[in-house]
Amino acid sequence: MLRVAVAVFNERGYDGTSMEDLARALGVTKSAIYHHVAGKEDLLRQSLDRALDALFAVTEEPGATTGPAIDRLEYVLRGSVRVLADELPHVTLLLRVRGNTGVERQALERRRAFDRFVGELVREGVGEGDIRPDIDPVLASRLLFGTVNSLVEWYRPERGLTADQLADTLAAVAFTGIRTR
Amino acid sequence: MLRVAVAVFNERGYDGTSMEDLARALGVTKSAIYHHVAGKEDLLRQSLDRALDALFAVTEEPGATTGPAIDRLEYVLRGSVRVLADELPHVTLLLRVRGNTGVERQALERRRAFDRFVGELVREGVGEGDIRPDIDPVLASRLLFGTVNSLVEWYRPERGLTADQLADTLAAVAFTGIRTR
DNA sequence: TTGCAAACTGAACGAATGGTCGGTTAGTAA
DNA sequence: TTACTAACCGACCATTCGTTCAGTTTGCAA
Repeated sequence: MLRVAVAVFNERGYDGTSMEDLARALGVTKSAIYHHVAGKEDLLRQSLDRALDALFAVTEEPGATTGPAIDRLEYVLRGSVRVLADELPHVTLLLRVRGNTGVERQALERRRAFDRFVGELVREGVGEGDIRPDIDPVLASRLLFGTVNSLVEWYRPERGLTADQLADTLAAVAFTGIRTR
Repeated sequence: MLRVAVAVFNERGYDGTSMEDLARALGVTKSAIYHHVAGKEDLLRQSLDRALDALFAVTEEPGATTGPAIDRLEYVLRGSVRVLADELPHVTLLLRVRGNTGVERQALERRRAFDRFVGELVREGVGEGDIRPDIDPVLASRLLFGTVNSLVEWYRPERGLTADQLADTLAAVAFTGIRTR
């Protein structure tokens, strides 16, 4: 049910989706939906939490907390690509949230916390001499994760490209660009 | 008027914005808006056309049509960053369109044409030996312009970073990553 | 067969939506 | 002053929105 709902949200946008749209996609009446969830916003919250929980789980794994910053950064980047592939619909929805409701604002705040985590890694990477110092760390991390986040606009796992292959290419391209040489 | 409307669209999302919201932001009544434009969708169309016209203008400039593909690619990349900075609100709106209405679907079709133009440049760049052949051209162009498009999520010209500086950094990072060495 | 809970329906609710319309105001040229 | 027009207002319209609720169906354990 969450699966179908999020698929429709991503197709038409959350605000552009009516409960009638959801009911049609689910093959039931509007009222049936309320037997399972508290309402439209509840579906959104479940989806956003799932995406955010998965992303934060990456930042708590050993690979993200020990070792040189550049390695931790690459670990988080690869982990994010993995999460993005595993939870594609939920991450897609997360990246499109505008902050209209309380649920959305809370999700945006958690997203910002994740961005701060990444920004800190880049900063440390510069300090440890592994990242080009001529590029602003904030800018670098934004470009890096802007690229990652843009994946939701076109990446479809079912087309054959695995998350690992994608992460390899992305890491190769992006890190060659920002690493000191 | 278009300026204010698009600002509100970008803040709350197009579907999440009511005519009442627009009226409040403009300091007039709903009905006054209809004296100037045909309706909500008309405002959207004006904005999307403006962004798309500016992007296609870049592809028709000499820098985008003559010379080695790698140079043309860099020219289009820099031009896109310039357009993005000059027409930030309109480009932002364009990149968030979901295709719910006819206006939106038409805009998406033009966007795809732009993407095909870029994809072709990358393909030629590989053929001319200036772009790493070990990376799929389609993938490379998607990563490249995924990065460019992600700029709308955080770039604000008024914070001091000029479009040229941004384009320099972006070109440096991105092209070091994809260029043959 | 009965009993019961989960799943679901259809009709309706008040609120909000995009849009219309007859009339009023403000500015300006003759 | 008059005449005209662009700009605007307030009330209203039909429709759609998310949600509620009393009642019905379905599936299954006893």
